[in-house]
Amino acid sequence: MENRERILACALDLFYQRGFDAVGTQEICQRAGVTKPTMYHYFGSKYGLLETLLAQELGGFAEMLSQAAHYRVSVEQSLYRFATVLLDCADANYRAYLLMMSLAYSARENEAYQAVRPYINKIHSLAVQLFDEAAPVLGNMNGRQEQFALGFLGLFNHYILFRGNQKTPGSRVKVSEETKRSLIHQFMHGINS
Amino acid sequence: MENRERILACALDLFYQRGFDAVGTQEICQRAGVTKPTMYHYFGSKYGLLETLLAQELGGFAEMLSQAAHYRVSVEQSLYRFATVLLDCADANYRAYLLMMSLAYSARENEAYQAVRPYINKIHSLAVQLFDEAAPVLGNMNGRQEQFALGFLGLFNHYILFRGNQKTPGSRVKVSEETKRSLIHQFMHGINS
DNA sequence: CAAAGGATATACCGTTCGGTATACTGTAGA
DNA sequence: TCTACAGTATACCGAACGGTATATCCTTTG
Repeated sequence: MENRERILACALDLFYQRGFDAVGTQEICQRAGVTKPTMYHYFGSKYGLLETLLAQELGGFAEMLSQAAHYRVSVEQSLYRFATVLLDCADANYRAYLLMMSLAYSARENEAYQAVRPYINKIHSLAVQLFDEAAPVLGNMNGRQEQFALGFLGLFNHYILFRGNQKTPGSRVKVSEETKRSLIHQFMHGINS
Repeated sequence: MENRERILACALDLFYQRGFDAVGTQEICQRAGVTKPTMYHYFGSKYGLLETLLAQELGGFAEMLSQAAHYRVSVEQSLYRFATVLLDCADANYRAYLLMMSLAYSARENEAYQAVRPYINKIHSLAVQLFDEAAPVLGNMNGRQEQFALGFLGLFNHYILFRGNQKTPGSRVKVSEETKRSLIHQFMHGINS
């Protein structure tokens, strides 16, 4: 029960750094200090390795998010709770989250994209659900829930993604409490303060 | 002067569909009806092919965008002009734009990411510049130009990206005039109508 | 016409790809 | 003690990878 975890850890490292297609199984195994049959014993295929990796790193994520995807008290508080879970998870497992995001934005016919699709769809549908529940309060949305969800996730994901790019590789990327509130305020009330 | 263009066209097709790393030079050449030395004669390397492709497809894009990245008349009109160029270019060359976006979101140490980096940085800095120029009108931004630019581009890019995913492969993806105005309104005034 | 040089093909390079047949461990249960 | 099985390694597979040495075409130019 040690090789298995080491393989997963090395795979996450390498996939995050250089991408799924750009990394070979040999390099993963070499860095993990095992041989290829060991990896294939546990995961069956390179794609299976990716699936297991995503399930392990992101499995609890969707669960936590689904609990936060309900309207409660006010729109602002609801969005704040949802965004908090989103950002906390992204912080807690930064590499896995960015791996997911990069795969989500990759070519649709790439097989690696298929692996993250369920997670992306889940997050998206939860965001839509939240706005659905907020519809009675927000007033005539006229089906703009989709657009709101897209905008909301786009704002935060884009922020997480590009903040990461600006930092030096080693530094821990953490979206501050102040930034979080500022982003939510921007989403809710626009840029005219 | 025909093989060269056909190679570029096939490369765009395949990179868009399956990603840079997942596509081999042999497949590109085969589909273009040429042999590998021909491709290497024109582009020198697989990476050189990508660079040439991006330069051809996105070269004029940054130029057009830079002309629109100035404050004029009002914030709303300025953002509208900027967004119009952004969306028109994304529409006019949908595959190239999504290729750029997917590479932009890919792993930072992937060599393909290096190829799109200048374009991404350019677009981002132009958006920041626009908000910089609007600072006197928008009031105390306190360095929030960065955040606004991120939010603006995040909203639109996310929208372009995920709209594309929902459509059937063949259908032309076009962000309508109405949607464009709605998105800008959302960005400027938030979700409280 | 001759020379030059861009464009293209044949055939091939060494390397790495994802994946596996086989056999050997070490340990747990009968 | 024998059996069974998960785990692991050696050695290997055919295919595809990115890239190239060499030679021939074809057009342009002197």
